[in-house]
This record gives sequence, structure tokens and C-alpha cells, in this order.
Amino acid sequence: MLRTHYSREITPDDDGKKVVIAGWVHETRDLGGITFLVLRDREGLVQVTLPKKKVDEKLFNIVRGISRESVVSISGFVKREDKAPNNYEIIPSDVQVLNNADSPLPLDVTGKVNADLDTRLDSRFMDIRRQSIQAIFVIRHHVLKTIRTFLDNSGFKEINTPKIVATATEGGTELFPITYFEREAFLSQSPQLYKQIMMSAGLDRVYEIGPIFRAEEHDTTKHLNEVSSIDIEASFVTHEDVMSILELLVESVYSGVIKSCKHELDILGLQLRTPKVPFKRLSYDEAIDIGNMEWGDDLDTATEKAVGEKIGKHYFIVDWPTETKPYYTEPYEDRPEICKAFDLMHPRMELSSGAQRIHSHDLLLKRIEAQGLNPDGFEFYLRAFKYGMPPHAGWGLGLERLLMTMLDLNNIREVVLFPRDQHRLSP
RNA sequence: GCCCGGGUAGUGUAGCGGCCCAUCAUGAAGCCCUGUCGAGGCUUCGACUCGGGUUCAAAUCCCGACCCGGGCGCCA
Repeated sequence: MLRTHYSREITPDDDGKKVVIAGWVHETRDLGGITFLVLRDREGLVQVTLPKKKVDEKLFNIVRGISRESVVSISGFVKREDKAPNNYEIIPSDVQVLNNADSPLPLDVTGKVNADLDTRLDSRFMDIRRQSIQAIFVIRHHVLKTIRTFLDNSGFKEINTPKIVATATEGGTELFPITYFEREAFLSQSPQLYKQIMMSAGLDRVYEIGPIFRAEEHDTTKHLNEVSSIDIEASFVTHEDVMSILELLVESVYSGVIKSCKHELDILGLQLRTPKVPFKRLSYDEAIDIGNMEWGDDLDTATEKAVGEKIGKHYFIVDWPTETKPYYTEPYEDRPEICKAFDLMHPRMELSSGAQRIHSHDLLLKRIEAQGLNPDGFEFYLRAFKYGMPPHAGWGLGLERLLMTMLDLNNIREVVLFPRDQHRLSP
């Protein structure tokens, strides 16, 4: 057996117990007559102590010769020891070196020396060995788990839609073209059209968590060319209803992380507070007033920042000009120049946008044409509206932005294992 | 794509015309040390992104390329 216990499963009360631990050699401290080896596994650090007179000399020499970050499995006895970190240590009876690490290491795992993000991403496998980085991805896992539980409890079914598509789903953004046998195809920019088709299909409430691809040459700390989108679509509801689902979901993500990720939040030095619902609803008109902008334009960065600073917590921007939003967004009947769209904002940036969708085939067709798009490319989508499409609404939420704002990280790349941007395609 | 800033040992840095066969930390190799916990002490090793130019002299100034960071734009 290579492992019986993770580090955090051992306590001083296990004094005398035989255990097998396994992981990486975090560091060794050789004091001459006594040598300490700190082993690191996913859960934390364990001190292995080798007093020269009490352990086999062969073992003593093996341990002194192990390079940092080598992979080992160590059998030994737990010893209660006040002088040790966590008040226990392991006195080894056997040390197996399972894999030797080369030296020098591409970056420092112990946290003594900084590394640039670029250096870290080049050696991401080693970067993620650092506890503070690993904590981010453990939290990411809990966020996803919480979201799935929340949506499941709210009656949503998880679906998977194609990522290889024939046409631009929404227009607007640039797509990555790919070769599909003899034809041109694209990587999907959004599951939008497919999740709407599922409303016609009668699945009633669906969600998808998956990658979306945008071929924009943006070069910022909050954009990537491949990100994870959390998308929902629900029938027989209004945009107000899905806004409420969205704010409750954000609330539940925060409280879920606070509950399940105490250890990770400690490592990151964060004290999270669950945002209070309902979030403030700010109209588009109020937002552009704060930013001194012309009516009809999408909010620029400066306005987004100014409004964020003024409000200081999560909020919605509602009642957008119809022309700033995609063709499938439903205009207000009495004021068609504005529409039933909303953006969920964190003070730092946009997290989500959604809307009440058009469910009338004829109106949808008119809107597609009005935006200068060719309806032929949307045939497969429009068909679903001809034979019984219920009223529906939905949103898409950027997982990475939710995470980076929650964890107060300044670069979206921090929350993605292997980020894809204009310059980085590897690893 | 535009505007700034930057590229120095494996990693993070100091130096910004001669005082530099380049500073400090970390690391690696070796030695000393029985309670370390960013262990300590001593010795050694390891770098100026590339190409052109200016100058008696270039890590340092200029030009170009490549790469990185920040801001903006683009991105509903």
C-alpha cells in the first residue's frame, strides 16, 4: 500500500499508529544529527522526523539524498510531539522514492520566491503544487458542485449542446473557424440557440456548464478565448424570474464556499461575505448618467468602473436599449426601443447577461433581419419557434469571472488551469 | 490594434555609460551542526533576450526584431 492516510487525516491522537503517507518532498532540513523531511500531499504538509540514532542509517542517508519535489511513499509511526507542526510527526520505518525530481526546479513551490504569471503558466503542473494555487481549483470544484446542486434543486436538467457548429450563433463576436471534413465549421461561441430550442422541446428548465470560444484579439486581465459558461434557459417565466434565480445562485455559491472551503479560504487569506439578495436593480439610463455616456452605446470600461465604485456590491443593470442586445432579446411591448435584458455586475466587472427571449417566430425573424443577419443560417433555430415555443428567459454566467471576483484575484488566468489567450496555446 | 512600462543565473531581483570577470535572495553542490518549522554557519556554482549601431569604453545610450506586464480598444 502506497498510502493509508492523507496528511489532514492524521492527528496527535493517532500516537503510535502505523501509517503510510505519500506525496512530494516539500523540503528537507538536515541538522546533522536529526533530519526533517516535510512531505506534501493534496491536503497539506506532514513532518517526517529522522533522529540519527533512532532510525536505520540507510534510511537516514536515503532521505538526505532525496531531491526536492521527488515523489515518495513513507511508512512510519505517528508520534505526538509538541515541537512539531500540527503537534505530531512521523518516525519513518521505510521510505520509498517513487520518482526522482530533476533539479533545479522551474519555480519555487514553497512560496519563498515569487514567479511571474507567465513563468507559472509555462510550468503550471508545478505552480499548482503550491497550496495557494491548489486552493483556487479546489474552490472552483466546490463552486461547480454548488451550482449543480442549486440548479438541480430548482428543477433544472443538465444538458450538453454541440461545440462544433455550422454558423455564428448570435453574430457579434469573431468565431474560430475549423475544418469539418470538407466543410468549414466553427467553435461555438455560446449554447444560446440550442438551449432555446430545448424550450420548444419541452425540457422546460435546462442548464449547461461548458466551454465557449471567442476569437477576439482582446488582451486584458478579464478576457480569454476559451472560458466556461454557465447557461440556463427556463420556460413559462419572465426575465424577472431568472434574475431572481441568478441572484439566489450567486448567494448560494458564496455561502457554499464559505461553508465547504474554510481551509482553502484560510490559505488564500480571504474572509468572504455572502452578498445580500435581492441585488439592486439599476436602469441603463441611471448607469449612463453616472458615466456621462450617450444613450444607445454599450457601457464603456470607465462607466462600468464608476458605477461599480458607486454601488460597491453586486447589482443588475436593466432595461437596455434594444439595439445593444442580441436579436433574440424581447423588447418591451409599450417601449420597443428598450428591452427585457439585464446584466449582472460585480463592482469590478460584468458577470452575466440574460433576458426575456422573443418566442414569436415572426418577431424573431424580423429582428434577425433588422440586425442585418441572414435568416437562412438560422433555419434550424427558427423551425423550433414555428410549432409551439413557450415564453422563456435565461442567462449566461461566466464561471471564471464569478470566481476571480469572489476570490479577489486580479487576472482571469489565475482561475483557469490552462488558459487560452491570443498568445498562449500551450500547455 | 493603440498607448505606456519592462526583458539580468532555474526562480525573483539590484545595477541604468568606465567603480560590474554584475548585487541580493532563493536554489544547486560540498562541509559543520540532535528539534528544525522561510533553520543557521562556511565554501563553491550559476545570468546581462537576439541582431545591428553610437562610443576609447555598452547590462547601461540609439534602431529593429521577438517576448512579457499594465491600461485602453475590440468583445452584446
